[in-house]
Amino acid sequence: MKYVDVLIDIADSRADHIYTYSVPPPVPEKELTGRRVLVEWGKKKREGYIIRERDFIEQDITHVKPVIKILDREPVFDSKMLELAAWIAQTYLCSLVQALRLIVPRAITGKKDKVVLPNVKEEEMLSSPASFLVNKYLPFFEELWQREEISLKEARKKLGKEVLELLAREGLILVAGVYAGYKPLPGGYVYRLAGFEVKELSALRKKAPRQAEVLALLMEKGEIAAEQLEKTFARSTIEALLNKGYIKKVKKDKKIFSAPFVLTEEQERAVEMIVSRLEEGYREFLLYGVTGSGKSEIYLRAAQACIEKGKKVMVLVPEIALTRHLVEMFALRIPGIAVMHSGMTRAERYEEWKRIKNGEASLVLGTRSAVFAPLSDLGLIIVDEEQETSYKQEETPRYHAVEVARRRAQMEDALLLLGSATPSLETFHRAMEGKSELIKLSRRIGNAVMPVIYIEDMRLNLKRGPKHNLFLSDFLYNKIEDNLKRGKQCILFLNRRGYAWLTVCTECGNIVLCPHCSVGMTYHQDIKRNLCHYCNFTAPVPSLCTRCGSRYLQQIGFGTQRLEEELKRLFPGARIKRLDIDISRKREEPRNILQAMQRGEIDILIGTQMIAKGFNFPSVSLVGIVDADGMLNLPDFRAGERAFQLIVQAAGRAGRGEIPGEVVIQTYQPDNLVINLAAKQDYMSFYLEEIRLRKILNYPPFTNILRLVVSDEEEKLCQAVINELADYIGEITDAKEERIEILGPAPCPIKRLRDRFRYQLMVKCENIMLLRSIGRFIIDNKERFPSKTRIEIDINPLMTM
DNA sequence: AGCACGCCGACT
DNA sequence: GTCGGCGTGCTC
Ligand SMILES: [Zn+2]
Ligand SMILES: [Zn+2]
Repeated sequence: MKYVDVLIDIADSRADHIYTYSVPPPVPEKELTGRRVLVEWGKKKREGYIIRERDFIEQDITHVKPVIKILDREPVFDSKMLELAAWIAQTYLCSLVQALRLIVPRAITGKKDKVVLPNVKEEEMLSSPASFLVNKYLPFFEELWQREEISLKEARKKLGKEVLELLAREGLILVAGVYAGYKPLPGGYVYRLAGFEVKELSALRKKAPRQAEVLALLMEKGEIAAEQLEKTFARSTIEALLNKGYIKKVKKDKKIFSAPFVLTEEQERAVEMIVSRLEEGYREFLLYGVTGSGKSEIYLRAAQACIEKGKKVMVLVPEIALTRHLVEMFALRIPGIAVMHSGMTRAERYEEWKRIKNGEASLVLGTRSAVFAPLSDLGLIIVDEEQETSYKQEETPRYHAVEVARRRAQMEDALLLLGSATPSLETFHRAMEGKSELIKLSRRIGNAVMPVIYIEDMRLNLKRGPKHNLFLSDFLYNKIEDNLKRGKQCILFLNRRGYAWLTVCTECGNIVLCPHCSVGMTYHQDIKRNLCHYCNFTAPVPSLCTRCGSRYLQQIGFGTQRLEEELKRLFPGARIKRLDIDISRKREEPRNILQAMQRGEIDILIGTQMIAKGFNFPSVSLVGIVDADGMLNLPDFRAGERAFQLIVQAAGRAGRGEIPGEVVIQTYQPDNLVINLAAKQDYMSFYLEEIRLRKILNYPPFTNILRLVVSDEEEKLCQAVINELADYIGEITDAKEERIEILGPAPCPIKRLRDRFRYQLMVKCENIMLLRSIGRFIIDNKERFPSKTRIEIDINPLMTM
């Protein structure tokens, strides 16, 4: 008898459930491990993952149930990916199921050969809460119990779609099917354009529209798999084109188009350093290069070299908006790239996943979750803008894609290439310690030169009495005016969306708060309402103060909307546009704005940090950072690092083309070290200063942090639970020799969020294993606390609001 | 995570 | 004497 260990697919954060089932004959010949199955678990039928095959069962097992149905024709994960899942579960304190769900796409659709199974036993039908339904359709159920399964088609004929859906919803029946597989394209032949002139196309459109269609398609895609083309077009159409010599059928070759760009000496050296280490086992590189130094071209060359050696490449980017730029660049020179990001529909992701699994993609490009792409034979993993916080998932499993990428590279003997203009302290520290090789690009490519950067003391602006308004210094005003006169473009950054900052009563100082969160509400001009930036609750601006009844409420501070309004008043002739999250929610608008910007149809672009990243506007010659202080005053030990990165990134938007750039940083603390180092673009000094502080204050990378957040609608309950957790951890601290530091318990910086109070506890300890075991213990003992009280556990958190 | 079993209070 | 609260233990 054949047996399998099945991991039951239920989201139990406390523990995994693995049980042995028998595989009734006929046992499939191919591998079972990694396939999904349907099993009866307890009273219910559930899906599970086969994680082991065996020919015997442990002696203490009395009953073994059979596998009801094997749901996959081939495995959806291999032993390496299972190992990776186990590592995720252990490292980030989640269950194996939660980790596997990252790796195996949830394909609700795409099941074939669907059948209906009974999900209630005959002898139990009377005790079922919906037994009247069983009685109502008794003949159907009797047949179902007897035959065990009925094809969905037949069942639909008997009862109709609606009734079946009802029965399924009530848990009386189960619709199961085999996950649709993916047909590989055999032979590996493709069609390409041959001797064909574009000008012939219009003539052909009239005479032979189908042929023209094929040609247009080939012009767009470059090449099309033979199977696919032959399936969609008639044989005669294709043959006619072949006979005319317009197209050719060729074996899909691995030849890479030669790169048209000439590398600088620095780039050449960087590429050589990486490429020479391909196939030499795991190794990590940090490509540290200023904005505009041509990192993307190095990624591309390294990727090409890797693919030439027959290995696959993974490229991670921080956000969807940045995928487009790299996709365009890579797709031009590397055939068969796959794209995966969270903006795609589930079906699109699944299709792409199957292509990758099938070995049809030589390069996968995507955001955070693409780190789990089912690539085998990985030779190189590239992480662009490695310092970006979006690589960390802010819900369980709270993994960090850079760490996962490192782990995969180690498992696959591949190279890890991290790129950044402002590396995270952790990453740069690794390079300083010799854990990775530092590759430095210090010059911008082409004729672009580093911008000139000015720090403007806003205290003077305040003292003099602002000529224009509070948030625009004379200096920046004049620079903008000059810039407009010269017909150049300008970008203004303000990292605060909305119109103002807060609504305040001028008589008693009361601030209008969100009724669901402990944060002030922000007025938004477009909707003419106050908005909570944390829970998106909106409310009309109150006409009277809720505390003292005063009519004098004021909108204080300024956001991008107010900045836009004021600039339009100050520079009435200028073409001014704004781009922030609120704008980007409108469908076409962001793209239109970016394109208009590229074409020089916008004079002043106002935006939040989203325009600081990635976009390359060659004719921007002035960048204004309106409020550099706003970024510095966050309650997080990484605030300085974030501010430095953001200022440098923003400054990097200036002077990317031929035009030399200027940057104006407005601040009330012109002597602040972070601002001054950012102004000098002096990463090295910033690093040395910041790492010194981290060492003194005992923060990462010199220690690890376990963060516990307890949340509940009742504050008392929160406090009780967090105190109990603190007591428990205190006991461990006393018992251990190691240096363990406990910060808190204390309310989170945002004390209430979506009607839940939040309290946190930070445990600092160099020994990460100890932190994990503390976290694991808390998970194992969760039932000791009220179940409605949420306990979240994060190892090395990035956000601590 | 579900679900059944089982032991105590309140209510027909 | 019965209905129902949720603590405890089990799921191959
Ligand atoms: Zn008031
Ligand atoms: Zn809110």
